[in-house]
Amino acid sequence: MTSATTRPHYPAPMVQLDSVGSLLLEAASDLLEDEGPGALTVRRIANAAGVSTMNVYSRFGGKDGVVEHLFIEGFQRLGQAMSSIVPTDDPIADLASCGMAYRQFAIDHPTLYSVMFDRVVPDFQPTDDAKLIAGSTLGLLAQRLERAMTAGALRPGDPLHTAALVWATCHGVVSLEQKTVEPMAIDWPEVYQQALRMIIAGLK
Amino acid sequence: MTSATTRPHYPAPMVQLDSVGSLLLEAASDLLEDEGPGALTVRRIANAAGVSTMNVYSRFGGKDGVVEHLFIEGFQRLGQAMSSIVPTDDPIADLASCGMAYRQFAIDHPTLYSVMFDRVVPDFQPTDDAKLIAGSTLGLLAQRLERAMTAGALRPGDPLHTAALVWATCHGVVSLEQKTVEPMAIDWPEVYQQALRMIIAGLK
DNA sequence: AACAATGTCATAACATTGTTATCACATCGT
DNA sequence: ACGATGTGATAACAATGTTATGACATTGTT
Repeated sequence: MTSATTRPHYPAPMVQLDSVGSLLLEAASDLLEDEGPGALTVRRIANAAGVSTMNVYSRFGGKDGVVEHLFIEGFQRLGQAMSSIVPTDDPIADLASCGMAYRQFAIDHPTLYSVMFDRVVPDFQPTDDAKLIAGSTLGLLAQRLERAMTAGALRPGDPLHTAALVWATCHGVVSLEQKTVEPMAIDWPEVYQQALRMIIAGLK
Repeated sequence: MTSATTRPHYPAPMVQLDSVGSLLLEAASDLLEDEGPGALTVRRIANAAGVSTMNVYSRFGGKDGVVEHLFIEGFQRLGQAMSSIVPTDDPIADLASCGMAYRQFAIDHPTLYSVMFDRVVPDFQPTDDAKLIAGSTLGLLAQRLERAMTAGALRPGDPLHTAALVWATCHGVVSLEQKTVEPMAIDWPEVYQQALRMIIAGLK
């Protein structure tokens, strides 16, 4: 019909975001942060954004589409947090700084972290695209490790494999810390630093 | 008909389990294992057990009560799996065996593991009692570490703190492995063994 | 310029969830 | 033997994700 003479009418499936889409995402992000994953309902998201529920479906294909955007946004922000550690002449110290930034991200955004790493939204499974973005964040860490290896600060090895090892260690402590309750008198910051130290020492 | 002249009417609030309670738990466990957490609905659990939905509320106080029982059962089974590693004269090897048993448990019961460590059921929060049981499982690991310390195989230190460190390491790798997708070509068994080795080496 | 066609969105309907209320009926105490 | 108690199956209720409906604006044609 040779339409699209003036406005595209949001033909983008869900990749490009218009203002309503941004509003919805922002509302969802606020709800998630303020009240937890249980508050992430289609109606509440739409109400908070001041639009009708249909917009969630026309723009994101449903609730899972919104969650996937939050999922991706989380990994992008995590990647930014790690990229903000500017390399110094001490790759080992840089690695430790990265580790601390990782934990700080989890502490600052616990509900977002749970969307990224726990299965906190029923039946939500990130698409392959989203997983690729998550994987690219792992790649950032791998690059940093590779630099440390070539600089001689770390024993040579497969960077991706090593990155998975470091990531898993950080994630394990953070994850348990977020789920553990009060009666457990465990100094999690100390556990985290110790874990980080041991893994890095083991890679030297 | 004067049916059910023999049945005892299940007056137990929710601590002691009668046959209907066990049926419900078994049905819930099967549903969880076969179809994942999304299949854990009150109606499906009751139908699978062949009783009405009200039994879930009279015996467990609601869906969360059933989930809590699964949560506790999971930690008890995990504790049994670790206790089944009989100590030898090599505490380090015993620790490694415990670590392998941990991963095997997570692989054999992935959905149960996600109930224990992911927030996979919306709004479910384990009670303090349940958290104590989970903590006692951590205590089992701490005891083993303490023995290794007194035997001189590990450097002395706070056993609970060290147990948290080891647990977090194992959990981190297992957790990431369960969530990562195919395109990521990572040899998780190898990552797991390496993480285990490094942590134990760091504790010597 | 007027009118049909298309597409977008707000409203409402639908199926399913957890939970609570209703009510028949079996069991127990007197 | 008979009322009181309490248990449990059925049905009702609020809230969820999703889909259908219908009004309305925009567009393309005559």
